[in-house]
Amino acid sequence: MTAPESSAPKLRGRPRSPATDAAIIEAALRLLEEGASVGGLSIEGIAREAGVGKATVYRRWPGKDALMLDVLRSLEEPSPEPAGVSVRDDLVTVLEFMRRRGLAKRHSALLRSVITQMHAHKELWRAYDENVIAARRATLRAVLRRGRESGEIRADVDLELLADLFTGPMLARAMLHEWKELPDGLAERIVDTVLEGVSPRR
Amino acid sequence: MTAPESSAPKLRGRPRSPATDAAIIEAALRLLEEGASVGGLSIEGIAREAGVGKATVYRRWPGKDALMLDVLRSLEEPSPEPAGVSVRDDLVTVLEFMRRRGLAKRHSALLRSVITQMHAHKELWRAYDENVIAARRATLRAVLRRGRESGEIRADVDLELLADLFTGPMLARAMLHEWKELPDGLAERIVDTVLEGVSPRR
DNA sequence: CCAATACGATACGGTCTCGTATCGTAAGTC
DNA sequence: GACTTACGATACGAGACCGTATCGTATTGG
Repeated sequence: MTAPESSAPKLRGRPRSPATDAAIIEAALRLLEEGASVGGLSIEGIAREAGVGKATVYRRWPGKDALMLDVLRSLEEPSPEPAGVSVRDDLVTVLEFMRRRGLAKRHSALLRSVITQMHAHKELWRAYDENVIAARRATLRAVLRRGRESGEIRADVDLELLADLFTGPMLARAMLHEWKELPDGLAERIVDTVLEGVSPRR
Repeated sequence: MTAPESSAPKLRGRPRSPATDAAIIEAALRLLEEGASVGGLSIEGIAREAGVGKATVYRRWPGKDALMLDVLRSLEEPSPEPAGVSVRDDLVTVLEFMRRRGLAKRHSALLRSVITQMHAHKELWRAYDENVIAARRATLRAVLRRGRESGEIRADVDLELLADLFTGPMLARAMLHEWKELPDGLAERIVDTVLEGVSPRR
């Protein structure tokens, strides 16, 4: 789990350095950015990269899995609250948030790693799902539901499918093509095209 | 020069068993299906799983990367030739092909693994791209172009974006949610919804 | 029968990581 | 100053895998 000071820290000796916590997590992220997979990471390697003794890592986390959970949590970002003026703009807000995150190398690297190993480490996947995906999905669902009620979205479309229609293209690009394929304005284009449809209007 | 044996191999001695070739590749696929990552695979482990001596593997491939290339190639499937009657049906054909492939555990496992490690093993990624992705993309592009010419698809939409609008949702589901989320009829629903649009028709 | 090669098994030295333990030193509390 | 804990460094035995080599046996062609 995390390495929190409990509420009543009877601090006797030298306190643990928060900077060391951060340095370890930062080192793990750096290695992931450089192409390492979660499975390929080693405590030794992380400690080396962080310029830290191996025991210092083990003093904080029992093993790689627990450390990875905190690495995930370190990337938590508040999901944007859509303004609620038009469904179209709200959708753009959500997708634009995804786009910016996909542009961050550490995010896409982690996304790929976690996805690959979600079988081997169900716990890790659950954590990623809760920390990163769930909030976005909830926000998106709320927007879509509102759109259906307001008539901006057709009533006969499955909202679950709809969510994938909007997020799928962004996700696929972030995972397959990597940074460069997430240009400015991509969110708007996806939203408008899916809303409008591809067939010529009659 | 070199390679005197490559073109005209004199067949002395016991020939290599093609069944052993297959057993090794099959073992690698089995391990990947069970959740191993490409990086986590080991020649020793593959040989063990295949019931084969380690030297037998090294006799065929110089290392893991070369073996992986053949593992990829073993999954080659002829991309379906769309009938060409209507663009809508052709799109469904392409997406349905993707759906069926996503249902095959070994395909999605390999897809995830390769994506994760595409940085570490660019060569491997290139091979996957050529063997699995390129054909589908070419087919899809041809269909879309034809649709634009025939008027079934609006002329003002970027075909590159359009391709992602159709394939992205299928890919995202295959990678994130795993088998269960690729139900019958998904291809039709994606195609029809994207063609028709989500806004209510005026 | 003989020569040549494949094959499963096993052994080898080497490297890497594991998780634990033990140094001497640094940084806090009492 | 005494005590307690953190820290970087290092050592340790255990285990996995690397790539190569060498067994004895099996399977082919000559």
